[in-house]
Amino acid sequence: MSDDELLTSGEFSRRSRLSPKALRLYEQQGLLVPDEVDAANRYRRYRADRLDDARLVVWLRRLDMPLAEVAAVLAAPAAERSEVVAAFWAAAEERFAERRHLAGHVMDLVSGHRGGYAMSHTVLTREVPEQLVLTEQRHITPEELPEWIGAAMGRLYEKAGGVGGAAAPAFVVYHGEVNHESDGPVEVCLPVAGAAARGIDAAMREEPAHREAYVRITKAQVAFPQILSAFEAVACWLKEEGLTSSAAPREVYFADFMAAGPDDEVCDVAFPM
Amino acid sequence: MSDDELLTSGEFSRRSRLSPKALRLYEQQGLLVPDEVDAANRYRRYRADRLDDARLVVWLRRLDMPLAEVAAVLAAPAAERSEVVAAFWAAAEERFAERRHLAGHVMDLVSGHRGGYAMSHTVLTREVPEQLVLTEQRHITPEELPEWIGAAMGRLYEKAGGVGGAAAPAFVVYHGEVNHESDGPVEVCLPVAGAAARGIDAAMREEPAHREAYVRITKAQVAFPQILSAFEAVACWLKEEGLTSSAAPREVYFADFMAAGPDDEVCDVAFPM
DNA sequence: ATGGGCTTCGCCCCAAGGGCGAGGTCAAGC
DNA sequence: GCTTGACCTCGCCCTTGGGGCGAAGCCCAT
Repeated sequence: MSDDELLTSGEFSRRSRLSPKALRLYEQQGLLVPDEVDAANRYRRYRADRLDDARLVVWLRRLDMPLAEVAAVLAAPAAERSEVVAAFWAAAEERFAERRHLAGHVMDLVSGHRGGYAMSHTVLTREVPEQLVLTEQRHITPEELPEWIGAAMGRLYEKAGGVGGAAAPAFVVYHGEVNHESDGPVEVCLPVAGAAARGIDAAMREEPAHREAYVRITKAQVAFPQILSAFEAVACWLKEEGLTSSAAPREVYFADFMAAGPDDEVCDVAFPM
Repeated sequence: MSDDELLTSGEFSRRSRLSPKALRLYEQQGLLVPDEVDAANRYRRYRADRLDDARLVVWLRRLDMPLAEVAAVLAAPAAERSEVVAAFWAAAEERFAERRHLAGHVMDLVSGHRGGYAMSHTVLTREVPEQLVLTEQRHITPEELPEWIGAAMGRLYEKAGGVGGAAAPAFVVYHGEVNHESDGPVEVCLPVAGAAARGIDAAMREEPAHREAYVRITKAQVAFPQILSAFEAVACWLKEEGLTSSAAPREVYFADFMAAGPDDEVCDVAFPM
């Protein structure tokens, strides 16, 4: 049990169940540094009491912890190690929960083969009157988009509560290219009754009256990138009719998005013309 | 909306949100093959109705589905796609559950810093009488080991039920090197009362009486590779005492492993001497 | 001194692309 | 007709965490 007994790399490898190759890698990464390296030979030797660390590495790698984080665990004092591991695992759980969410979505998608390009979107048109809208605008990446829209709508509805509530469904205007990297500015708008709203402390603008072409889609079809096919359907229809878009395309959310099921219609994808 | 409209690779890339690099890779892998390749140019063109497939690939890759499996999904008729995806996701859930199990284990390990090399195992000795044992033996890899031991013990306990039940705790003998790749034969033994057992249809042998040195470990310490430190402790003790092992080392399971908590003592690691 | 086993190093490989640079191409403006 | 900018392809090297193979060098026992 003498701790200062030096093991050859092979012995250490067998007893830790780490491959010699892995041990060499870990030395390179500063993770498990041998306690002695023969200057002539480059033969490495490890003290037997490093076996504990080595075996911990085996466990952590089985959890797919990156080597850099494993190194951090080994470097931490024993008392803090469990916190580091717990934090890593909590993050892993979170990532997996997100993936699970996605998976449900994908299974919906493929099982119903809804929302595809081949799907026949029915394009309708309607008149939209002039509206006074509370507004919030941002440059944003596609990943953050859904969350931000939800949050921004929450804020606008709250402000609207003080002036008589929403006068019409909220909508999201894509000033940047939708097909493109989508970091072009995105604007969330909530129509309010004009009379009460004057003088409230909130960004506000007039949305001009217009005619718009739109398709109605379900909650399942709202997600990226499937929603692009709805935009395409309307854009195609405009082209076939020889019409042009007069303003940025938008999504009109006329139903309670949170409460809707995947097959409930929640949104119109609309192009002013 | 004409399906035969050919898009340039860049257009297809933007509208599917797949990078040009990814599209080239997918062509190479036979996953998304362009509908036309200019022989002189090598310029690729895709039909617009392949956008659906491309967008599905985006989703599946977000789930970390390997490209080969993505290809299988695309190749499957639409009706079977959801089954393939569901099967993939079920497998992913299973893998994660296993990882979660491991994680709990590791957190136990680091928080209590139990089971390490530095831990003071108390080595004791005892006399073991001659025993008649039901036995089952196999070559096996470390990964399959725990499961197989559980299953083999179940079978032996069932057989023992017919001849008066177990006469002593079951044990597992490692005829191969424990440190080594552990595919050396492993034997599960269950002692039974001699009188009733003659003539039963089961592999059986006499385990000779011996004296053995052992350390007692908890359920948490049973797992690989921590358990190796228990083996080492006993081997070290034998060496220090100037004794030698007379037979293969073993684990004696004297408690209900399934019902035990991580800190309950369940097992003796023993070396006959 | 010689064989067998142990170690080291170096190179190539995996997935699934990202990044960069060189060079060929296309369409539009002049 | 020419140039310019945008677009496209290809090729090389990079990532993570090693596995596999082969050439050398090294250690120990006979």
